[in-house]
Amino acid sequence: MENIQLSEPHPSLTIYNTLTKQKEPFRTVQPGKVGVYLCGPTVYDKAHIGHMVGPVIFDCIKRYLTYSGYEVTWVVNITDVDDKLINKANERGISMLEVAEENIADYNFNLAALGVDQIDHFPRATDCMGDIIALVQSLVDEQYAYEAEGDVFFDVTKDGDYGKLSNRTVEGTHGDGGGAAARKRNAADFALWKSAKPGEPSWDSPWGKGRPGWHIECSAMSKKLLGETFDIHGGGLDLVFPHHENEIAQSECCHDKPFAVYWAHNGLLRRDAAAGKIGGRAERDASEPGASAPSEPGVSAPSEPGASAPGEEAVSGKMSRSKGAGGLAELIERQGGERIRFFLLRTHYRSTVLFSEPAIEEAATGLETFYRLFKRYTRVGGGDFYALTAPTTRGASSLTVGNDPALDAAETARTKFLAAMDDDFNTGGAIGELFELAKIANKYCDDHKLEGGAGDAGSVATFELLLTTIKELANTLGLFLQAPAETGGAASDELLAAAMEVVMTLRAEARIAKNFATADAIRDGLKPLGIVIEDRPTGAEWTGGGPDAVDGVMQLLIQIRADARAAKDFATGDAVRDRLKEIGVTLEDRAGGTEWVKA
RNA sequence: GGCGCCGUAGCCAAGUGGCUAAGGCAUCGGAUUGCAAAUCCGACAUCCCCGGUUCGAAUCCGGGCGGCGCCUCCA
Repeated sequence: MENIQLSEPHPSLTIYNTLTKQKEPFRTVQPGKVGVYLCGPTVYDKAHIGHMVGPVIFDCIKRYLTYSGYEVTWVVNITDVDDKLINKANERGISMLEVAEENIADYNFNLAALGVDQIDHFPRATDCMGDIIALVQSLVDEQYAYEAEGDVFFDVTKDGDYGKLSNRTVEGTHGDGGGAAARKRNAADFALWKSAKPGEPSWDSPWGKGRPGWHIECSAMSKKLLGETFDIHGGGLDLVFPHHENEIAQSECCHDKPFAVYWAHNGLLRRDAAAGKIGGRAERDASEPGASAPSEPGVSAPSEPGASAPGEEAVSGKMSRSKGAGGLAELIERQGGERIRFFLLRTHYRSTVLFSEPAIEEAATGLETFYRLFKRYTRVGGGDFYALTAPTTRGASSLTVGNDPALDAAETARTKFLAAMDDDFNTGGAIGELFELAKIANKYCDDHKLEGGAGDAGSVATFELLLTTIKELANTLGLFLQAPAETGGAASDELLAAAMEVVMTLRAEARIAKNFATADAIRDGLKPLGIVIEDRPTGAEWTGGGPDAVDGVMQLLIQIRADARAAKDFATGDAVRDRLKEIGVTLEDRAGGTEWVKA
């Protein structure tokens, strides 16, 4: 096989290569340019969260490489021809294309919500038939593949390197050959082209009507968009064999050149320690009868907290089959994309991640630290964190070392952040440094009493520099690019109702106490928000109020509390705060006023 | 059976030969606050077990135990 001359290594960046099973200095096929190919989804169903791991980490990889001065082209393929798509189309009485379109739309929505916007090309198998057929033909011509009754198979015995990625031998792959076994020369041979059964979608080819095998599309698309040898090929760890092994076999036999230089595989998501990967066999087979009768009501019965509820377990397997495959859009609706992205990036991309919604919420608690700091920045200087201009390329630090201990500390954290990212994109370690920077900024703000307009211009500028550094680094992770979307309409309606209940209770109490000034102030205060109060013999009722009214109601409550506190009526003031807490809203008193936060 | 990965505090998680083992969540002290919230300061780890290599090991090697993946569609 022809040897490829790679560029000089990057001075500090290393990347783990599944092919060599070690971290390697980063070199490129073409100086300054990087071609990245990530195996995307087979769009026969809605995406689940496991489908987002690769896109999120590769989105970071592209951002970080770009930041490091490379020109990156990133391709994610869409498999829109496949048995499962055909089956789904038949079940639902619609075309394969319609199934694909629906799920591609879902996939794109999910990517956008998680901030994955760096993908340059989104090739679909059905748009690349000419390239696929040409590649298969070339393999047949070179005797690496053979035709059998309209099918075309790759002959693994013709590839001396077969198995090098997944570290196996042709003998070691003891598959049964699948349904097409009879036509294969060797059980490990795999289909490049599948003949069409009656009624199936098909394309004309030199071997008759048919469609491509799964693996060949990636070889064809990567060649078309990135060339015969490109830099980084990614995908889930579960794709190493047979998918990526077969891609290598096809492409390297066809071109007599290395296919991809680095193979980067992300770890898989699991529901809990004892479960398989999300969307994995255990979940798919959950409808099998006699699936599981967990835990004998036995002697030792350790009674672990989570180990109980076997009945629920048995049901949840089934649920995940019908609901679990989809549900990502709903999860995003509940949690918000940035929290999910943050959750995924806390762990190194090659690790297994135990996914659960409480785990996302725990991670999100940490995210709030940053959001609060950004609000604090606004209070200090009136600026918007998201509008700050931060460096987009990796250069000398803008932190002027030596002027202030805070800047020195920030410079140290920045250096550690970059070192972590240089070390095989260690986003978890990098995020730790982001927290360090947040602490430095908060402390600086405390020490220099910047809130309440007491800070001198120089201190405010230093504070801003600290925030700019957070933005510079976080943006390479695709975090804090824009303010997180507000909670959805339904959620804000609920919040409005809950807040109004607090208001109405307060007002009723004021009226009982003959404190009509307060009661009337509440009613007058609500009017501009479009909320009308009517006192009836059975009690007061309220109507109106749109999504924008929530903040107004909160402001009113904050005002009521402020008035009560000014009048030393701490009972009322505390009652407001405590009742809001019951509906998940916390009040935060600061130099510049009180703010409300929905948990 | 074959090929791999993993086991760090109550939980999550960096670190993979050498300063006090990052960081987050939770908890407990302190500063601050009318009381809170937020913020800051502080507390909180015999690095799964046993052996070996080494001046020195969470980190390397060997052996256990436990968990997971792939070998069949999969991110």
